[in-house]
Amino acid sequence: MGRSPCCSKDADLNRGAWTAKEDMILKEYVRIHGDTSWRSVPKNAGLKRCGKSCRLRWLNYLRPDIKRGNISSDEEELIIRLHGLLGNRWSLIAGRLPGRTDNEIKNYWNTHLGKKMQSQKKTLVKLERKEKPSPPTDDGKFKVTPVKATAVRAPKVCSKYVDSGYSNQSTEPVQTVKSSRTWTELLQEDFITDYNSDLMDSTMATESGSPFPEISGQYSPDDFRIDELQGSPGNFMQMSSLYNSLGQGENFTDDDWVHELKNLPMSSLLLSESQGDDFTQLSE
DNA sequence: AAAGATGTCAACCGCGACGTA
DNA sequence: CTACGTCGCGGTTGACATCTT
Repeated sequence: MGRSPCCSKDADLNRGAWTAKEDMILKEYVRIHGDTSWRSVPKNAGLKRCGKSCRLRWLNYLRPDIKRGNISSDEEELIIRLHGLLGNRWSLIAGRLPGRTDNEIKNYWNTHLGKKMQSQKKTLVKLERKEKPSPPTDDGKFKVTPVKATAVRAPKVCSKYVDSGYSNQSTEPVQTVKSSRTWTELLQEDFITDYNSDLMDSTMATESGSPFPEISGQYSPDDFRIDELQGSPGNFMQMSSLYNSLGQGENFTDDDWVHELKNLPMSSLLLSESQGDDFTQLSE
């Protein structure tokens, strides 16, 4: 079964690097006809390439709004933050970096940031191992104390958390409920998107009594703003809600989104991306 | 100077999602 | 509902550049 490949391998098609002439033809064709119906582009433009190849060449290289040159430090930081939140969703990440392509960001991550993040995470874990966590206080907040996060094993019975009251019907906060459920219960809720599930995976994948051990351990007092976006246990849901709102073009602008991301302490993102695999132990 | 190792990044590949007949 | 065509995504490849020995 399955469909035939878009580009037959034995067809008389050019492969490999594009020539300047091919670039020019494609650019001119798209300028006149627009960048739709890629399947018909090679035929109509007289290019010996498959439609897919044309599309890729246009999106990654020929588009007029492509930003050339090195990734700036600001862009790098944003990539790290977005990757911590979204994982390998390169197109989503690229969507927040004007002029950058998913391919470019993916390459940049694989060649520059991947290793860099690994070494920084190792350093963080080493630091964590020296200290113990403190339990949550009565009001559900967590003290800012160093935490032991030696393991990336998730407990089967998860600690309670305090949720900030978002429904699955709306991206608007309903109220600040202060109800408590277990993490396991929480994960069964419809409104948990895979994005914040990812975050919860990593959150849960630590051996500690706190539902947010990495928060209590990694934030400096200045970073840790209880009951604000990055301080409360509900913050990741709030972040996801923010993300969803953006996807629907409601409530939040891109600037809002970037602003919120920039306020997240880097340490939480460094930890949040590495521990998901062990989360499989949680499902029964 | 040369050969092998490593890094970079454009391009390819396969698959899933989605639209349509 | 099914089959098929197209698009878009993320993982991978491979050619070329640069570095190391």
